Amino acid sequence: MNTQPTEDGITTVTTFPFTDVILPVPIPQMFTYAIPTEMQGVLKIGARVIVPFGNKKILTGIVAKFHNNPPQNYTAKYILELLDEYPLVTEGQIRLFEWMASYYMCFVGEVMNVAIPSGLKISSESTIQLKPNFKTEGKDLTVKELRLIEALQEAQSLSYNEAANILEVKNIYHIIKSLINKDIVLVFEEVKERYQPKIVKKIRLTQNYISKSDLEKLYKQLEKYPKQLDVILFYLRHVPVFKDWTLNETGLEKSVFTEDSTLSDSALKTLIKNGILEEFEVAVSRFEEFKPDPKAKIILSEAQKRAEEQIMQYFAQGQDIVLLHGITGSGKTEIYIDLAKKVLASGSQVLFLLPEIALTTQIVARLKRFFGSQMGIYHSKFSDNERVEVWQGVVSGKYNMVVGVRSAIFLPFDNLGLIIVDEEHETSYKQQEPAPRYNARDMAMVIAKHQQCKVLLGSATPSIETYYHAKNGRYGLVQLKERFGEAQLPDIELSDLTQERKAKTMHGHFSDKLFKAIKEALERKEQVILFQNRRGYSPYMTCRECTWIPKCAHCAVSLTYHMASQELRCHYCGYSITPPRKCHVCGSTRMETIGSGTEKIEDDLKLLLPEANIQRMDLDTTRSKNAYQQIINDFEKRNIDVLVGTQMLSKGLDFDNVSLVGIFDADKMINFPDFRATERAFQIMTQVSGRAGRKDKRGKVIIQTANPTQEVLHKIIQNDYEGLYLMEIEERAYYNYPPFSRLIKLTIKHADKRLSLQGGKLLADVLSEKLGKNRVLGPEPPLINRIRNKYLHTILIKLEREGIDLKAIKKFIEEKTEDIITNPALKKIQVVIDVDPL
DNA sequence: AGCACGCCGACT
DNA sequence: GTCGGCGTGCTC
Repeated sequence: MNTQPTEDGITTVTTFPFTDVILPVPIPQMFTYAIPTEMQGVLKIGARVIVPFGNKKILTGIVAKFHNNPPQNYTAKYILELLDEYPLVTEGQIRLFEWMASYYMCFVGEVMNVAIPSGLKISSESTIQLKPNFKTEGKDLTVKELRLIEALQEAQSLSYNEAANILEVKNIYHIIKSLINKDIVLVFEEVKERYQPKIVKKIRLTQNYISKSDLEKLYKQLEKYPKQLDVILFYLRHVPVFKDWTLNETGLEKSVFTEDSTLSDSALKTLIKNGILEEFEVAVSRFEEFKPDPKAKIILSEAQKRAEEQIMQYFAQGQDIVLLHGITGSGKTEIYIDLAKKVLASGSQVLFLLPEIALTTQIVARLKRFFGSQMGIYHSKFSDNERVEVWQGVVSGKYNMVVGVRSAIFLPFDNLGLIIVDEEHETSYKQQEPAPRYNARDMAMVIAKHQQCKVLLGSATPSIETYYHAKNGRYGLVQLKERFGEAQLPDIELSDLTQERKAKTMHGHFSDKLFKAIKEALERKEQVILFQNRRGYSPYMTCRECTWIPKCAHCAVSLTYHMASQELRCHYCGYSITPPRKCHVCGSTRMETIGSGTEKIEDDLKLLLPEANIQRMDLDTTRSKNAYQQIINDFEKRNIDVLVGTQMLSKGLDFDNVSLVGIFDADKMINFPDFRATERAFQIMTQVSGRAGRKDKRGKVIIQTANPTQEVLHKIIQNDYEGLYLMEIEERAYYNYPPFSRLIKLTIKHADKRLSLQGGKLLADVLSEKLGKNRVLGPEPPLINRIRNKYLHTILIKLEREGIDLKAIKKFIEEKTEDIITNPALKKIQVVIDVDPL
């Protein structure tokens, strides 16, 4: 036997007859397959395999376990195909998948589904096609059947879903079945395309023309054909074959020829036809090769050096997690880069996590200068092919370092030395939909434990939980309290809206104080950022006569008015209507918009300052691929005077000419009904304020508020994170919120409001029976109690951090949830489980 | 999640 | 009658 048990007893190479495979389906168990003899000893844990599933489907699975136990109630099917001789998933990752499934209360298949780029998952889909030489004569065909035949004649083949969409029916099976019986269509399994390498067409000289004498002969030969000679000379200029004939091997990209308009395409074609040049194809990386810039140097300030030394000291002492609390502009990134370099030099891998909005070209370009193309980039805007290449690059060792968003934690590292989690407090590290609802920051720490690597959490405004753990010694704590260089913290002032409204000095949504400051900044040729954390023109429309408000047809929210697109749109489900001219209740035409979003701020300011160049940056203006970068470029080039935006502009951006930041609607953020609202308000306002003033100029921030006495505002002004923390932690302790407890949120969804409540009550009852009433809160309708036509109720489970069997409790919750879901009286009720909700 | 099957009301 | 909606069960 050639089995090789590893230290934990799991066997990597085997002659076992059975294997348990993870499949990307939402079903609790793994699936047992029989291993065909030719795969014995070859199949490894973590390898992808193709297996039959269900009636005729095929799916990609991952080999998770080997064993000797023949299934009791069924005969195992055989694995169809082995995709990887060398596993694309590490054994450690499989354990991680299982850990995640259990911790976040979901199925391993769901973890696999989000972890693996879909380019690495092959699956089949039932597809229908017309039978060759099918006959319709003498057959009774329904209208729908005829329509489907017509559609098939046009499209060749259709998936069940496509067919159902075309016919506008929910149930396509009857129709298909009937057509099969009538001998008109056939069903086959179409395997969905997998990863396609990028192919580049290249040109080179054929074997006959690479020696010097051959070339001279060629010149002569082409004397009469100047166009062809041009092409050859062009090639030789780029590829000096006469100096080194081996250069010919790699040739020159065909596009280089075709893009040069002085060259004749037909001459190139003739040369190929005559066997002088040849065309060939190579698979290339989708990522440009990038050499580190030798001039890129990190010069740390004294404060930064001290911070880095402290971090390394913690690590050396066995403290594996350190929080770097550095105020905005203190130069945390330099410390990250320096540490990453050290870790890479020691031969280990580095993972650098950033929230989505911070992973901008600004920071990527900067990192590239230091790390070149040994650094991979993993971003949600990347195509699936690109993701596959990063994945493969990590397996092959091409990438020792990856900068990426949340999902980069799934990359198959096997030798991580350091994980950096920048902007540790960011909520975008938490996945909301679909399951697993994991937090990448927390997962980083779990991965680190598995791989004995270090974690550096960084933030100017750490989450209360993280700071608590750092203060209590669970994590190391390093403070960086001065700004880098001569830069000063901005001067933050409040502008009292109540007072200005009374004095009637407001200019629409702009206080006189803010308006004057904007004008002055523009006169000094400085730039301004205005922050309004709400997109659209105004959050709702209303009738002045009867106060009717247009609401979403599917959700319990008012519709947001978007002026540019002239529609009222739901920000939860996307439903939209054209703004009504008349009130639907009283018929009055006095419809008006209330409140302001980015669009209105932009619009109002354009009226107030017609000569200023104002641009907006939010989800609506950055939807297209390059729009975001375009706006940033324009702003950097100072083609834009005022940038109005949502939190999108609060992170990862450095501008050196912004002297003023204005913040709207601070009160909305502070008073949002959530126990983390104060923390969030502090974080976001501090982050946005950090955009003001760089280098020698001290920036100014003006926060508009109707209530300037609110304590959190003064913490922001004084940049007093510690004060905020003390304020918040006391409240958390009093109400037993995290970090003093663990939360699990259950959301019950049902189209029937009564059943939603009933299911919630039932579930809360059985849960509190065992867990106790003080641990189970709800069910309660959330702030927005209907989304996409489903009524929601939430149950919040509060568990203490110590002295409980968390696993057993989760299992109990899972069981009871399952009971509710399968309860026939509750008719397909849904329950979403969110562990550590944000 | 798909996919298949089978039951049942409401239409030509 | 049978078309199409809907509920239910299974996947190694």
